[in-house]
Amino acid sequence: MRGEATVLHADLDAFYASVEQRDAPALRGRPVIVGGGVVLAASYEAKARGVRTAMGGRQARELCPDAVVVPPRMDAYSAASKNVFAIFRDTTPLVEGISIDEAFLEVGGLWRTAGTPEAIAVRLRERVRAEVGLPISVGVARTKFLAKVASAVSKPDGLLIVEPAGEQDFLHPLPVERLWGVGAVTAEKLHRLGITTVGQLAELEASAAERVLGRAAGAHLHALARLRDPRPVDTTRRRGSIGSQRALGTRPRAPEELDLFLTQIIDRLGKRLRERERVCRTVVLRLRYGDFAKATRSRTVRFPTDRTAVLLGVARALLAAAQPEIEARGITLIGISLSGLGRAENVQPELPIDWDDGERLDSVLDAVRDRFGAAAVARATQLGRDPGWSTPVLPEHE
DNA sequence: TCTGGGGTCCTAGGACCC
DNA sequence: TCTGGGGTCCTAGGACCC
Repeated sequence: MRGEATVLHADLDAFYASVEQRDAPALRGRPVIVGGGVVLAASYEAKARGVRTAMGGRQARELCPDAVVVPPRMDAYSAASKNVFAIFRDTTPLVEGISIDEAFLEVGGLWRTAGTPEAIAVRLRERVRAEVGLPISVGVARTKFLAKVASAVSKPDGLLIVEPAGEQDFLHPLPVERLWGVGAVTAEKLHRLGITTVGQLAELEASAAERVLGRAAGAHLHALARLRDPRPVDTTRRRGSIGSQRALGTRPRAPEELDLFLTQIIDRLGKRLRERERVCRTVVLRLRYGDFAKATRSRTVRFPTDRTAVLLGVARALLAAAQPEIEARGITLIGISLSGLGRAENVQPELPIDWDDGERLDSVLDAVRDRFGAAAVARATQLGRDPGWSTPVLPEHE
């Protein structure tokens, strides 16, 4: 084993529920459930009674009738998250955010100024408790994966350091479900082979793991089981997609009603794109039918955009195409996800063409190019100034 | 288990190009 | 006329995570 344990995985405990208990002293020490129809978060008092995240609200109340159920306050969680991440970044510049409530921190190289990784982790936990009022668990190890497992094992409100010499003794007895990337389906596949612990997976040949689990997942999980995880803490990661969705219940929905939901969702996403100065190329319509089977329908436009009218035009075209299927099967969820995100600075903010539909824009520009050539398209759209975007727009041989 | 909302990554087939 | 391999992009689906 090479290297030292310099990666921290910091993970807030029962995050939403802890914020509620922090803000309402009457909730402290009591079982708290955040969410209504579905459990978004449960305090440790509620978890002790069997309540789990993503559990149906009714079942949760049966398990824990005296729980206090509170609606989510996303703004409060978002503000708390910002405060905690400020402490992360004050600890080290090398922070990789994973979600609203967890991050990796690389603290190698801080020894002279901040002390050992353990000392840094102890201080980090104290600061989050004192300055934000929340419990946080920290795992420290040589790799991101081991640090993540360590923080999970240490919960609640814990600190666990896995020294390089002790990695195998720590990891191999754990159930395969502890591996990051093993869910219900993968666990079942492994169980059928008689594999229940990480150590048993590590004994397998890599090729056998790939046969059973697929090439990428098999190789990845097998490497993790053998203590190999070369991924460095990556501070440059950016969102690849943004989305919004709405559950609809089971009653029938008229097309006009679906169009209204779609418009609201697109409006929200368009604002988020522009706030973050991003543009997108692919619009994905997410559907869940009456039988709860899921489907996606997507369309990629040639020109990155953040215009609500364009996004809505594309989304409406996708929904219209799916309408017969929806009428036949019913619909219980509608959503949109925008992917192929890029920086808005690479695109001129206002296109001098009046358009309300991404498909129409593409066909207009195709017609312009056929008639007047590629240079005219570049002029007409004011695109093409940035080489990154001009490449797909203007084929070289034209 | 009668079911949220926000994401990531991988697979696989077809179109298209060289 | 038939045949080969490799690469990229798009679409759809699926597993998984918090």
